[in-house]
Amino acid sequence: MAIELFNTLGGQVETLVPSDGAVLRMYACGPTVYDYGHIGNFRTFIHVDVLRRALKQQGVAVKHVMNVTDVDDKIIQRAAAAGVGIGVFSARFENAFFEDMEALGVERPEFLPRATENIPEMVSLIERLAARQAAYQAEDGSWYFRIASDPGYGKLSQKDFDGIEDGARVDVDEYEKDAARDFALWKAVKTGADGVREHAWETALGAGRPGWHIECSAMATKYLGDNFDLHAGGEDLMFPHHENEIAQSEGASGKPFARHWMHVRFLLVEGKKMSKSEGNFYTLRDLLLKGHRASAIRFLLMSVPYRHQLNFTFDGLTESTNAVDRLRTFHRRLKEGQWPEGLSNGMTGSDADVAAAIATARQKYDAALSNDLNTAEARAAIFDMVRAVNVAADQGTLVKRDVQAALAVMERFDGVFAVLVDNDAEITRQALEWAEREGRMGEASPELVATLSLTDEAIEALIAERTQAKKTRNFARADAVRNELLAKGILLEDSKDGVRWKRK
RNA sequence: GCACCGAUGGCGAAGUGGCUAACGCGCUGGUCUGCAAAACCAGUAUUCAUGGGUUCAAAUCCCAUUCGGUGCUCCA
Repeated sequence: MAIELFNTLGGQVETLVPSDGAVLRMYACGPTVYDYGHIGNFRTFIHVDVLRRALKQQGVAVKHVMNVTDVDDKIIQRAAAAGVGIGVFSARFENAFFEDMEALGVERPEFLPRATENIPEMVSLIERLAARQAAYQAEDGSWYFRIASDPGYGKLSQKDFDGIEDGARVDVDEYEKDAARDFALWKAVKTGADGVREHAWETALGAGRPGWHIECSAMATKYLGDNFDLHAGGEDLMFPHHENEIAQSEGASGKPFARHWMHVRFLLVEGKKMSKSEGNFYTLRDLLLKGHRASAIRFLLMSVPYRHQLNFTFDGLTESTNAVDRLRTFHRRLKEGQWPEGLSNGMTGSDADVAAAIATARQKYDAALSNDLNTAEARAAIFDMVRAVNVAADQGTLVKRDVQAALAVMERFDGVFAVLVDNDAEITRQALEWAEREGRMGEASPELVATLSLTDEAIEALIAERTQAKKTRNFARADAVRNELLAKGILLEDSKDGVRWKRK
């Protein structure tokens, strides 16, 4: 089953298949590493991850490139303010970014080129544009793309540029551009107000640094060729960033750039646009310090399909925590339980309803993801199966063959959702260590600190004490221990195989 | 201001012309348990922002209004 994906270019749902019949070549706009990533950033990266995992699961090999923008205005400014070079400054946030991505279970793309390591490729691209009269140098030495050279300009964002007044919002008097909408390919070096010369590269184009869009064109083409399968990013990048990438890439190569464009919608936080001024702006680390689990954050961010607006709320985070717990509990129940080969009541086969429910779940799960990555329907299919199999298990009609089938569906589900393996405590512990180093422990929730201060051994010692108390029917003491643990965020579960515990 | 997208139960959310409007969480009652937890069962929207229209049939199509979001400017 192939994946049907909405293509911004053309506005239609199309089958996404490798054009070379072998490997799907995709490029996703990556982070500009000037600060810690926020949940909006990660929603986009997680949905691109859903796509790549779903493709691989359906047998499509993937070559995925994601850039790291390690030079731009903000980086230059903030590095200067911090009194360090841009390399030192950006490396710090690049490392943090990849730690966060790993915490959220996002797979690493095959290639992660940095902008600053691909300057010659960008220069050569601009030179090719200049040779075709699609780029020109202005008086101050900066290079611009000539939009008039591209009759197809605007095809991605479907903009009617006749209706937009030049100068209404566009900075017309920025140097000597031929036309207001022409955008910078190469920015000539400037000297700041403090008299210090900004970071610059000496190149055939003159001393300067790359414009915003050129790096993506240069790196996408370098790794994937002039024409490739898919280009993805947040919805805000559609214009002008992606439009300009198309213009400059196609202007240089004379060939179509990416065939398929995927744009992930912005999220809302507590019903409003996320912004620092609204006080609803959260980085992943903010949430981890508040005691939210990485798995719940991933699950919430991916539960709403990428083309729909997600309302990220703290209630939603609780919901996701509980939902992930339910899936993990179910998964463990299947793996650890003892299941009969067949039914004892004369039937040798499995319970037909359960087997059918499992098969249906698998089929619906695949169909949902194939249908423009409908993660909401995919998870619904899994929960339907969870209920059906739990009922059978409770009724004693669940046999080994069905357990194995159900486990296979869970593994398939987790191949994309990636929430069943519990690394949450470890991730949170790392976040706390980071907060300690950064002097931000004040932001950590007290319950979280209490929970993680208890070692597994200490917890198990208390549980042993409770078990002993229960044996002597000293329930008051047993409950006291349980409540003490609960106060520190440890939940106990008695079962016939002993006591299980987990961190809340 | 112009353009585009959206509004579904207490919350999140799927469904885009025709079965009783998925699924998750929450809540209420029950089973189980020393009590819990986990799991299961039952209940929880006669109705899909509001008003009009098209149709045998609308949450789904059309128009208007209200509210939210995005782009036009750095932004995932």
